[in-house]
Amino acid sequence: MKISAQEEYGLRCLVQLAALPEGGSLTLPQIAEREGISIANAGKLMWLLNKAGFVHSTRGTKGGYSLERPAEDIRLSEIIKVLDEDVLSKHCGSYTGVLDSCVHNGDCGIRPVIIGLHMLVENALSQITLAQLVGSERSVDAMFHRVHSIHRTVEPHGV
Amino acid sequence: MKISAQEEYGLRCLVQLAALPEGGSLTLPQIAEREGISIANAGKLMWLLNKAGFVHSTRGTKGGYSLERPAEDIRLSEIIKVLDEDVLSKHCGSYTGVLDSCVHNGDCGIRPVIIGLHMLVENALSQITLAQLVGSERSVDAMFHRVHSIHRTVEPHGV
DNA sequence: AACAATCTTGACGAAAAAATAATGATTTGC
DNA sequence: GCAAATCATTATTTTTTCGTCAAGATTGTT
Ligand code: FES
Ligand code: FES
Repeated sequence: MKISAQEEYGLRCLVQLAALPEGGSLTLPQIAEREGISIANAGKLMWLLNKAGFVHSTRGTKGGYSLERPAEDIRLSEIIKVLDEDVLSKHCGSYTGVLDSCVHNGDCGIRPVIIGLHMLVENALSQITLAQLVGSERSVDAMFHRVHSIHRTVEPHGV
Repeated sequence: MKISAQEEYGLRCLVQLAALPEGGSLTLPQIAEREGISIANAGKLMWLLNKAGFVHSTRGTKGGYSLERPAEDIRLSEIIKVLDEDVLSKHCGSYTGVLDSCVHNGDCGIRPVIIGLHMLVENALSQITLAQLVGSERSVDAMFHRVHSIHRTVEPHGV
């Protein structure tokens, strides 16, 4: 289970914008430099994020990208959903082996686990806003542990 | 965030073995047919699972694969860890853009989120055994919801 | 109007992942 | 001992994902 390059870099670009003072903006070359990626790559990522409505772009001299909404209002779950291209609903169609469709269609024990995991992850991410990622690693870590503690509350008996 | 083909098919092959009557075994062609994948592919997956100690293989006529340990003792977290090839520890080395290492080394707000998500997922998967995946979709779904309920118990205030 | 800075967008090439193929090794049954 | 059945291992090909390029469109400046 891993995060894709699009998710990772897209999220990072948004964090750069969120770290700016109120109303600030960055051009593609600036974003690319700050994230250590190519300008072309940053361009594609920002194009996606623009289409999805997270950022606002201005062309021409003095142009650039800025957040469309306050960073405090943007939840990570929304961002990942966009950068992830609906991987969940395509799950059964992706792993069909040499056949045309999942051999387990109709009665599959794995599907509920996949769906459950996605809900779990989405729920955790929905509790974190873009603004919260701007701080230093230490503070983000402490913040996540508050979310993380939710799984300590489960009774230890096997399910 | 998605599951890889290796994780998906590897897990499915193990479920097939777990569904067998006590002590039963399956040959590669049988596994391949039941999962709708090629024999070559099944062979590679079972080789991995054998190296990791989940299954026991017997060569020659009347050979095949069987579970090395009871399905009730094998937790999904163990399986995924093997099929996932330690994606977590390689995270920072994977997304380096055009540079040699993560631009955020030393103070990164995303890393704790990635690590936290992994812990969350691993914790959920550690509460599910292979044996529990054998039943019908409905029963597995109900079972997962008992695990899943852990995230409903979190206080809804923002973190 | 001409020019420079900037974003837009589809096509293309490179890299990584997945699947397949090929060859070898072990066991069983005769 | 030999042949058939089976797993083991590495190499090759195919597919998918990722990154780059190039031509275009828009805006601001002089
Ligand atoms: S994951 Fe699609 S039917 Fe099992
Ligand atoms: S993910 Fe590696 S430093 Fe941020």
